[in-house]
Amino acid sequence: MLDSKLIRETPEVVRAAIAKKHLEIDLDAILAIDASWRAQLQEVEALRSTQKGANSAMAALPKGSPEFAAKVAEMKAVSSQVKERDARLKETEERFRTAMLSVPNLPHASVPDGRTPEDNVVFSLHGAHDEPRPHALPHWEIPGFDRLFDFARGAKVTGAGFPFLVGDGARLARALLQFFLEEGSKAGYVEVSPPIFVNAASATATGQLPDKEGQMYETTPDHLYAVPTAEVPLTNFFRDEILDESVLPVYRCAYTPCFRREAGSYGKEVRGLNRVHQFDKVELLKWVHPATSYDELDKLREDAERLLQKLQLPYRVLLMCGGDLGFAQAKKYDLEVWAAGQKRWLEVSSCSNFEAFQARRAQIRFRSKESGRTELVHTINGSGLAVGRVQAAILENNLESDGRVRIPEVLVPYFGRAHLSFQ
RNA sequence: GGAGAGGUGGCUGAGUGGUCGAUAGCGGCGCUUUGCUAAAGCGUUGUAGGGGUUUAAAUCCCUACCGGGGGUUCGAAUCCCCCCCUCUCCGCCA
Repeated sequence: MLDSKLIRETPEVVRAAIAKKHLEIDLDAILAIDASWRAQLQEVEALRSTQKGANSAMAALPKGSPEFAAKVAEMKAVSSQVKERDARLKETEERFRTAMLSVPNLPHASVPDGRTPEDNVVFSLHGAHDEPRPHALPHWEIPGFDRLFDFARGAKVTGAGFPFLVGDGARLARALLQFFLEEGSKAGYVEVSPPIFVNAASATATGQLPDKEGQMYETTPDHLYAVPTAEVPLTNFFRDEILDESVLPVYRCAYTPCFRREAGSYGKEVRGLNRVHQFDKVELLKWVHPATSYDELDKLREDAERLLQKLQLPYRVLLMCGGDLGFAQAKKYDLEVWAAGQKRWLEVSSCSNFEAFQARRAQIRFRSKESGRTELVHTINGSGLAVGRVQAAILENNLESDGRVRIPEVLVPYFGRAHLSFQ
């Protein structure tokens, strides 16, 4: 959510920023609702003030007196007016809130112009992704893959896109998680194990609701949502709190399984581990002082990149253009790992600065030492990393002539062996 | 799941229909006293929205907020209803 003052006072700035995201928002309609809200608010507040004044006067009067009775009669009219206008005011307020929730975050000045994924800028390129790998296969075609990643039985037990990980498949996932969390701790992120169901208020604060409702699994009868990413419970940790400035920046990391309905996905995009309904991920998250948020975003991106470097996987960093930025992001980098068998890039991390967009919805503030006032923090997050697709990349890039997969050196202590076997 | 007790400001804790945004204590901040520390005394102390003034801020005015939502009433922290959460006992259980 944006600051309503920003829209009120500099609508042209907001208009230009929204255009950069290639979205259509009727700002004039929002401004009109805002104007009528303020007019209604002043009316109601004036009536309330009258009520309060009368109340003080009545407190001093004897209860049975004619003056008292007269006041009661007089105030009855005011009371019914307040009720009626307050109801209208609340209605307007709700309309305004709904309209404001439809306004996207503004892209940062450093975000490149562009409309589609093709317009994203390749920010950096690492490793030799174009080096020939004669044994490479799409991971789902590797002999024995189905034994370690059992999609058929997962489909029987739950549904499509819920694979069982068996034997070395499960072992590789666990090794990666352990590695990611250890590296996160070393980089200063305090490990958190959050709830994996959240309520509607939390999902709204991080922006999943209302616009991405169909992407989450919802439970009955309690109406809790299975988290699509640890970002949701983690960001909400400090919801409705005022932090001491001295605790900033706060670094946290968390592993959770992530649940995504992925309605509408199809084809090659979703083969094998490319896109599943449940996958493991470690999320990195920061709450920072607004003045430092872009430096902190770069540092977080580097923390995520380091994981791919240590795993010795070829990858690239994309700087997302305005049109491919998410609704809530002010700036976003995607980390994409090279999958040598499929000969394509797979997104394994998305590192974003939300500025105050999430913090305003979630009311996460700090008390500024300088001004003594409360200010919204900036939130930054990114995967560090998504396990399923990193697994896919390891299987495809490290497949050897004997049909085994070489485990990256840094992972050997966690995995326990130097090779993964499909037997 | 059953029964009971609760939820008030940063914390503890008063307040059962009317000048209550709310007694008091602690903590925080400021000042005074003091060689320093400690202690004492005095003062101060939340959040949000709107308006006015201003280059802006501060100040000023108004309104809301006593877990959340609704109701009763001229008037609700206080009475009624629903929901959430915490604690105690019982039941169940990894």
